[in-house]
Amino acid sequence: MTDPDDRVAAWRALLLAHARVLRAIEDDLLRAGAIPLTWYDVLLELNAAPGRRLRMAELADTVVLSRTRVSRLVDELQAAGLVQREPCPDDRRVTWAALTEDGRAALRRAAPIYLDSIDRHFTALLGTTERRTITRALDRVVAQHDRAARVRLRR
Amino acid sequence: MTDPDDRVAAWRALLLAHARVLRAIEDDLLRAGAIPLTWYDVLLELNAAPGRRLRMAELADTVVLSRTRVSRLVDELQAAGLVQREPCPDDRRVTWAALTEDGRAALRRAAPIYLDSIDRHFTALLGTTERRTITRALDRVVAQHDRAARVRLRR
DNA sequence: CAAGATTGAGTCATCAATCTTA
DNA sequence: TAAGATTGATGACTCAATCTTG
Repeated sequence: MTDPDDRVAAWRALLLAHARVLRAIEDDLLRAGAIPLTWYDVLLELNAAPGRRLRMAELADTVVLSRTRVSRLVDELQAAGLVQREPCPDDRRVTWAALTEDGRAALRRAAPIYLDSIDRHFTALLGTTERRTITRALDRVVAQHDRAARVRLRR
Repeated sequence: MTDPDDRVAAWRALLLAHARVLRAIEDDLLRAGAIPLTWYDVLLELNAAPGRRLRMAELADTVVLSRTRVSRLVDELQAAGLVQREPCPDDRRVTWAALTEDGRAALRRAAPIYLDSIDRHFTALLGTTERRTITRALDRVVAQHDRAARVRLRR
């Protein structure tokens, strides 16, 4: 509909692709009876972190959610026994969100479903070069935004 | 953090870029006192449509929102005088959402702000080749999903 | 007073049920 | 009976205010 060379085409494509793929993945997870995507993302980030734990604020930054939302999400995950809150001895203002053994197990169970879904609904639809270009370019976009946000804070 | 060649890197990058850029654009629009992004998207699609009007269901499909949400959005836009509901003579089940003159004016006012914001927060951060690759690849992803959805309906 | 985290209140968005017409 | 659209109930998410510690 729009001129493929115009200034918003790439952004529009990203917006639509995001909506379609996300919807497809969430439907998959629901059908498979797996944990919701937000839970998975939190567990994944915690698992990748040193000591398998992260401050609440750090967690909120890596995941695409507000700190408020992460606070509530960790409430749920803790109630489900997948995450534990732990006090930080160095600075008693911060609380760690730490992955439990049950949390690791839940992550291991969900991972194949999740990876397969991403593969089928997104990665498999891209060529190798396209995939690399997209990863590199969008990672750079994210980095620029994060850098800009840090500068904005400093003032 | 993750291996740049792994299967989820591209999807993860898209997810993060989407969140960062969308946030930045919405902040811009708010600061500029412009209409919200969802309003803009609706007006834009209506403006591009033949006769500057679309069925509610068609509108929901081009925009990344549910039919329910579009129904409520058109309520607001109609109250603001930017869109009008019109009955369809051929099929009295459908209602058209039609752009008003005020709606066109609002769109013309918002467009430069919106375009500039997309440019600064997204397009300008991409190389020409990257931009073309992303547009082409993601458009194809969207097309595949839409095709799959159509096939799913047919059964 | 600033930073980290949580809570209260309100908005955004969707699902299921409903109404109307084909 | 199904398709198009809207409404009611509910969940997802965020902003502003609050609490606690540095």
